Amino acid sequence: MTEQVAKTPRARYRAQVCAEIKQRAWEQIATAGASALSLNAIAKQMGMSGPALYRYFDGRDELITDLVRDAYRSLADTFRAASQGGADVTALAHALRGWALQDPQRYFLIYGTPVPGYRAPDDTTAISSEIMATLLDACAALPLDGAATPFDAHLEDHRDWADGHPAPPAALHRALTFWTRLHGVLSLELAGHFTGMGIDPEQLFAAELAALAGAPAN
Amino acid sequence: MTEQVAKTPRARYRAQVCAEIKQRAWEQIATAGASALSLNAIAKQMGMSGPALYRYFDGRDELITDLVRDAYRSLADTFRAASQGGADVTALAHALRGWALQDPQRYFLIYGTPVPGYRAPDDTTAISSEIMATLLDACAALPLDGAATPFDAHLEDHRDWADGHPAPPAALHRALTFWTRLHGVLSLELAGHFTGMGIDPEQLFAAELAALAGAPAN
DNA sequence: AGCTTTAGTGATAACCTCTAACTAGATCGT
DNA sequence: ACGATCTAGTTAGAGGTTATCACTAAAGCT
Repeated sequence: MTEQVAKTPRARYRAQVCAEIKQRAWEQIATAGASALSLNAIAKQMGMSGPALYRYFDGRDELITDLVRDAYRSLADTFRAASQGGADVTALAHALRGWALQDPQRYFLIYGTPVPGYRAPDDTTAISSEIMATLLDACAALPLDGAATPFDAHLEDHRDWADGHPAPPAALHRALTFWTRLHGVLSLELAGHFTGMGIDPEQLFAAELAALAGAPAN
Repeated sequence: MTEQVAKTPRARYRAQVCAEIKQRAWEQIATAGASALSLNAIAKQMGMSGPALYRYFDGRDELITDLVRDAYRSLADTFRAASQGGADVTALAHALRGWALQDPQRYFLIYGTPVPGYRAPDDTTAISSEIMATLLDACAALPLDGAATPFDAHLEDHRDWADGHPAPPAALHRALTFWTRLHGVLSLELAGHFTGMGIDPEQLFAAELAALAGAPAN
């Protein structure tokens, strides 16, 4: 017999409706941003009226939280797929950029402007450290021969976030700069801050990546 | 006689009310984010009811646009002040970080998640290029002796955004990486992505700044 | 003094989130 | 198979928002 993904037909129906709600939410977010997400509009699109959605999500915040979780999951899966066949820093970088360009608002849902009161659910930090782990693997595989910086010394004492990964401090440093530098270029590109400047964001991204994967003394 | 900042008493009153609206808006943004800005709440706080604010701003978007403009202006002034007495890249960096930490939501108003439909007013690009000009001055003062990268070659052909600044391509490159790298660290710090990791964002910022101001081959 | 301009009002429409009470139908236990 | 239960969906409504309209009252100008 086939593996039952959802035991009862009711649960099956429920899961399907849940998925359709999320799909419409993603479409709405992609075109108008997360702040314009409207439960009412989603319900109307699905042919049911208003408060019916509260059977599936406890409210707008709950739905967005779920989307944030899915976004983290999607990024983690993309990273995992990109690191198949050898953890390579440039493969991860291109996977990251492709994933971000595929749906900019999804990227901003994770790395964009935080709403002051909001706190991400705890399980996202677990996924986030999964992402960091594959990044650390790739950075540990790089040749690291530069002189230790003061920040490397700081990392020696504060490596709890690496979650037991045996990479040397220089690799931790490299992972952090990988994250911050590529995010720097990507977020400005996605926000449109390079449009009208005439430069090609992809080449700037490539230049930063080359600096990251190349000479260690940066 | 003193220079009349506002000719008629009516204009004077209007300017004052306008300023108070903006001030309340900033308070509201600082505590709850720009998406939670409520014209109604501002009006209630000021003792007048609802639609009165439409005498001063054409609507919510118009008000936010004005705040964005003020934010750009404030950053440009901060940069200008920091570059008094010699254009120094580290002085600019510290000025930037101080300005960002002073009001994170103001930073995000400029560099945060963009709302898909919105286009910044044209005069902000003028202020933005003023900011870029002081940054270019500081970067041109750095010793630049690294080998030309492919991206430097690209910049040779796409230097219109430098607005006639005579800096060599390597300096343009440095200015761009100054912008993207520090924004990368800063935005992640302000968004709280380092909290719980145990590392000190200031030291990471300092490390990136050292790389920027130091060895050119990064 | 009288006319014009302007600040602020209340009413209203059209949205939004979210709660409460209720109905109709599917599922489950016996 | 039938009755109890559980659930998806409904309408009604409270309270919030942006924004427009028509109106009043006061200030300024000639």
